[in-house]
Amino acid sequence: MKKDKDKMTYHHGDLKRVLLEVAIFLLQKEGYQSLSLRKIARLAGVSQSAPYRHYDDLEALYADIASEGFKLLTAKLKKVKSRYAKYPLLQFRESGIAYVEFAIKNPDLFQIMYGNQILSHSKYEFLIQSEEEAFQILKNILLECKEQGLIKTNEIEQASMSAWTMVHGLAVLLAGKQVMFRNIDLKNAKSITKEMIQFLYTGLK
Amino acid sequence: MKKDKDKMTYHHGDLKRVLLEVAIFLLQKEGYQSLSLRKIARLAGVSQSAPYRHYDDLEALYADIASEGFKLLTAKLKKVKSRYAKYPLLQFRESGIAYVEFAIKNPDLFQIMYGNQILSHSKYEFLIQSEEEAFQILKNILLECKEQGLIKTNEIEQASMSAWTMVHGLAVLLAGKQVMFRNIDLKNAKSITKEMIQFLYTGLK
DNA sequence: TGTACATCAGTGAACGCGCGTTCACTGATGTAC
DNA sequence: TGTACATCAGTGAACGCGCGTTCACTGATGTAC
Repeated sequence: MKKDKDKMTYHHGDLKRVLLEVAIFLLQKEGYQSLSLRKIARLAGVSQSAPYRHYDDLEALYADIASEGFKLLTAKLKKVKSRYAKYPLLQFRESGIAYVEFAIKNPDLFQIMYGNQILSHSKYEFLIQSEEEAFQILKNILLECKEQGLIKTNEIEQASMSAWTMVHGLAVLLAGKQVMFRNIDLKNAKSITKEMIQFLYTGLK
Repeated sequence: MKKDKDKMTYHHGDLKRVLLEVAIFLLQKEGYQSLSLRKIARLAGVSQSAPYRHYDDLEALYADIASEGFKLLTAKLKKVKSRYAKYPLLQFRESGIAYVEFAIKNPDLFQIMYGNQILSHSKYEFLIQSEEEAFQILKNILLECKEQGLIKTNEIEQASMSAWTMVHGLAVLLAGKQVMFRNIDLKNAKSITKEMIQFLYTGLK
């Protein structure tokens, strides 16, 4: 049973992990437009063909990067949820803010997660799972709100879709730094998010 | 004063116009990822260097494509507005639907309009103007709603931002064909949009 | 414990490709007289 | 109306570049006896 663990410290170590981390670093530093397999390999300190031991092709690497992005997002949302463990309404508002914050801090990773870089999304089961795990947290928050009688909507599924959609729109527009929300800093972004969620909440009540 | 008109039928005719149309066609057909200056020139039937008579570089061409996208969107929104001339609330709902429809029908053009292809957005005054013209229509619709006492929000600016943000989130997610809204056709998209706008409206009232 | 072999992660040269951009040019159109 | 010249849109060869991917290989680690 130690086979897997040994694999981690095989030749290079855990190249797969390193590739992911380097990729995310490069996204921050140079943007998603100029990300390439060769660049990632170079910065990871291996030859350009080394990644092919771990991924069939570029798209498979991208899918893994996207999945990693959703995992990071999920972790962030979970942290918020447990911080306001007894106040689901605060969870609701703060998770929206956290989502927007994530997009602003990682705009290019966000682009990989939601852009059309990965043409055959459905091919990567692990990616879909990471996506759904993030969505599930939102659903749970709304479920708790409902249990405490804070919102009256019966269709939780639809309410959480509305919530995510709105917050996502905000995240995309803010992360894009274009159109409508020019020159808005993180602090401003947070207060706009709060206000918008307030609007939405009034609708759900 | 006919100088400008003559320019239109100079050598090739109106190459600038043709380049734009070919670009939009190629976006539909092959996606934004594989769009290139050479491809556009090829399909337009001119040499690869011809576009440089009209644009400084690739980014300038992209900016023009994006601007054209916003103009098409504006035209669509205007049509909706005048169709429901006396019913601002219907204008509100239907313009949201039109926006989503536009994104679904032109996902890759949408990506050029909102993605980060154009790094220095602010360099292109005409682009910013086209964007604001589209936004202005939404604002006008909400203003009419307010005048007729249909909504009570005092901050029209903020209300229209909320509206656009939500509808934009929906558009992005639907156009992406990924995450949350897999396998949703145009008809479903429309009814989801209606429901969401209903939520929002309740918040504005 | 030691040796022979199998496995497999990583190498580095090579492939063909399409890209953005430049530059000296060509040739059609417009203008002045 | 006709000719000489200027203007300018479009040409096509050339540049250097970085890309994804393949392939025969090397060399370190793991396994069987």
